[in-house]
Amino acid sequence: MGKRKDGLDRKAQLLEAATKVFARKGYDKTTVVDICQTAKSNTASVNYYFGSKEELYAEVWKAAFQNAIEKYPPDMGLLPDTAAEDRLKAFIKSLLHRMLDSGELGYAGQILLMEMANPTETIDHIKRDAIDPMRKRMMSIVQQLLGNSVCEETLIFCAMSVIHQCMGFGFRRGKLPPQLRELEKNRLVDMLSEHITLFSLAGIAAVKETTVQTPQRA
Amino acid sequence: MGKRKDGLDRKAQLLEAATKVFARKGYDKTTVVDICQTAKSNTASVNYYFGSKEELYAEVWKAAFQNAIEKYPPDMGLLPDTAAEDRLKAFIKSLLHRMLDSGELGYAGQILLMEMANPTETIDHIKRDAIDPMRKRMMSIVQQLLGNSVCEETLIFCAMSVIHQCMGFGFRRGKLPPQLRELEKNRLVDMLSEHITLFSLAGIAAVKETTVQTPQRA
DNA sequence: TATTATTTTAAATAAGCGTTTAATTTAATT
DNA sequence: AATTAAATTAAACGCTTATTTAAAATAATA
Repeated sequence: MGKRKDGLDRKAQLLEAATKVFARKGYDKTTVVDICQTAKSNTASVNYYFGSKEELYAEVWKAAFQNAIEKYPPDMGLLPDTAAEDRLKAFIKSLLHRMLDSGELGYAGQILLMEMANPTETIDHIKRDAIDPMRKRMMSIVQQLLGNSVCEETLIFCAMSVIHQCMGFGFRRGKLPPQLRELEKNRLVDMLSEHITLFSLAGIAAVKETTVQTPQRA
Repeated sequence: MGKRKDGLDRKAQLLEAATKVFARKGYDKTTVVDICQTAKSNTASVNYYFGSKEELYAEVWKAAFQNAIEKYPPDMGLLPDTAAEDRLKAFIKSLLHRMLDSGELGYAGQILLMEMANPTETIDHIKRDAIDPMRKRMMSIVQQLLGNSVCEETLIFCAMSVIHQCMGFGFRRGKLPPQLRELEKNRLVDMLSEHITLFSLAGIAAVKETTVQTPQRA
């Protein structure tokens, strides 16, 4: 069984290169030649190690997301009995971190955005598995803030208002005005999460006051 | 000079077909074959009438946006001295209309979203011309709500919070839960604009109260 | 060292794409 | 009706892709 003379693992090399390129260009616009050049390997290596461009993409997605969630868990290490307000802030902050992180292993946010923009049907279930828990967590936080006598639609609307604010800044990163674009990432995440949390808590409170209370069963 | 025997204008046919296909698939994924088949014309017709796929796209973009703005003007016919709260609501409602309209001439929203996702550099200035006035309008509304002693970043953050909420629903249209997906479009727009306006006005008010007031010159 | 399994390579393959071409058809003009 | 200009067509071109192939190189095993 032939191993490389240098210590490098070609498969890992390819995965890393592919992550970088997919995050920057999205699935359609990246070519396997591009990936292989970045990985300094032959054009055939993608198919040799991963079977196809598509399967490589699936692995990139899984790995990137696992890394991002490990690095910035949605609860940010908070105890489950923490006040909903704080859990909301932690959720927002971790999502922003994942969105704006473009470091070694932090391409997940950009890949997610690329996926939202150009859905790749093949990894539908993979996406679902990764995103569903997050959506449920968000819903439960909002539920707690709104009280449990509020209708389903209101719940969804508020959850989406929060998430869309975070996602939006992911999309517009790089198109921000200079004074914000040049900020250090952690500083930017702090400012944004402060703003979005403040904005959203007030929004949710207003919705709670205004909504016609449609009691749910049990 | 040969004109068609039937009353149809091939160029208009192509423009319409292209609008439909571009809106559904985005620039990269639509093929000229696809467009020509939809328009029931020959593959060469795109280049004959428009020079290239790219020039056709530019025309599609301009026409779609012009139509959308005419149909749903950002001020919704409001007088300029209307209260900022009402102007905000009108802005939100018109943006949502443009986003969610998928009728004959209402593909602008989808094309805009596709553009945000996969920017086509060639039409950068066209986009700027179409979008800049809207952004300025949004900023001035938020300015009015926050008072003019608030710093630039706060202004931008609030404006983005509003716009991203609207855009988000554009992206997720079709992925909404059944009870919302099946709603008539006007009804959905009404519900969403009610929610986003309520949510955002409260958010902005909270930001206004909290922000350290950084006075601007003059 | 000889053999075997694995990895790497350059080149070929085949399909999809936007665009061009050159011939044909259609309509307007004289 | 004859001539000319415009529109339409089928086919081909040239380029970029992902993938395959088959040979060469490399490492492991006996």
